[in-house]
Amino acid sequence: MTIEKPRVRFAPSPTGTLHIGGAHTALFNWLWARHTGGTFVLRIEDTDRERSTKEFEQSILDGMRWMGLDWDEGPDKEGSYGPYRQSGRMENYKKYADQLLASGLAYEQDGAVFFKVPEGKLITFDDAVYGHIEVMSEKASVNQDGTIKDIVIIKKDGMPTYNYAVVIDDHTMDINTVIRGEDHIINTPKQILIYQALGLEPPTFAHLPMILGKDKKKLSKRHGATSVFDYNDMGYLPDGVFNFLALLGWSPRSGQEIFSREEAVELFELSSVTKKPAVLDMDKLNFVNQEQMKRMEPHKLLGVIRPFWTKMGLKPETFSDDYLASALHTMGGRGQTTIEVAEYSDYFLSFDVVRERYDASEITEEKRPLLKKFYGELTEKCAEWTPEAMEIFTKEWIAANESSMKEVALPLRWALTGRKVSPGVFEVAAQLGREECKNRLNYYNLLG
RNA sequence: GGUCCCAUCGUCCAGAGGCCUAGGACACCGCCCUUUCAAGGCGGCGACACGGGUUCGAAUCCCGUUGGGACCGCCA
Repeated sequence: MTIEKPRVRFAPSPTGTLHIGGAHTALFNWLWARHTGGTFVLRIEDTDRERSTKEFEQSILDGMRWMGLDWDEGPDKEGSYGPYRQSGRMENYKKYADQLLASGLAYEQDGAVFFKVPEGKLITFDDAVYGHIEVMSEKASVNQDGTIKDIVIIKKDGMPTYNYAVVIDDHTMDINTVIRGEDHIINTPKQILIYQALGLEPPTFAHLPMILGKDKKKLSKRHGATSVFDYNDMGYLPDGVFNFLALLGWSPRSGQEIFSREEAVELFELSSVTKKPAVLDMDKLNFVNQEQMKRMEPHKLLGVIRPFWTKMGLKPETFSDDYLASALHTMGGRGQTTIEVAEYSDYFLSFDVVRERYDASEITEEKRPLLKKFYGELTEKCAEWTPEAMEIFTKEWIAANESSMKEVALPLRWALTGRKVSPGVFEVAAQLGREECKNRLNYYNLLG
């Protein structure tokens, strides 16, 4: 038996945007294709004429690109198995339906074509994740009252149904590995019945555990974000979402939890996917997202933070990229989302935001003379405007003037940033530059 | 109701009969560093759902119970 390279597919229906569950499925398909050197096919399942729209299709494609999931064949990238939209593959559905009709395994009724579900056949398959599964054919498709329900394969409007179209498409597109959500495990026997009726070999199935909300129910709009773009707006990086999603239902043998796309591709194994449904934990997403930002080169991070600064009303375009990247570097990993990073670093781009926060009562009048003296000397006499030099200068000064680091550094942070929390105050001062520091201190009458 | 699936800390994962007095991560709590923490370091809390087997030995295998999930559309 020859081992053929996997041809996998992600087959969304354009009746909504790419949500987290879909992104998870797409991600695992992509990971497996890239890990094995196989092919990743994107197929649009637009047989629902009522609800499918071009806009949704576009947003799904955009969502996948945002996640960094590229496909080898798809609606916008024709390969030798096209078309890549089901609406363009009607002859296939007709051809195989005719074959079923001719062999008496299907029949027409009320303008639709039904596949006759046989009785007494044991349907089995070996799921790459869930293992051996078997169901009796008469249980594969039933009515609410438990009686056998023949499967509609061609709807009255002439369009194929899901369970039928997948079979025909997966077969005609040479898909040999079907990776999809666990909610489809129950559909698999029906599909296998159709494969068998047509005398076709079913592909390997690999079902992925569901992603549940905090309430342990299947993810839905109730759980907040739907589209992956909502995650972007909430401050999450593609790398963060990618990394986080990869950890739902899978983990590398090494136990490594923070990894790049390349590392994930290298480490991924379908055989180590878990079966238990996973609850989506935003705390963990926050953590992973933060770790991914920490690993980003500052100029690259700048690219994702910039729009958030702009959205806050700041004007990053008035600063050089080097200054801004350096400011982000100074932040030292503070902030879990791009929104937080943008907010926590606002004082590097504007003194106005500092003035809005500044509360004069924080600096008592008795302390003012001492502070004025110190800040005046620091800004004039500290030879080099670097964190190291400032720290040495300050330590010597407080020793000579019987003051303390706390006494002088806290008000300095307050005047410079309008915040009680920030990176090391001398690093902030160095980043702001000597002149800007003098301006801010002078504004508050803190320069002697 | 029926069918299918699942079952280790609150959450995500390790664990494929002895290495487990069950390991890591997030969260939480505490301590330390320090000019502050939203950064960094250290530590703590915390789970094999239950009951039967099998075995010298079970978190790991089998059965049952319970719990949870998914699906039962001419939606996908």
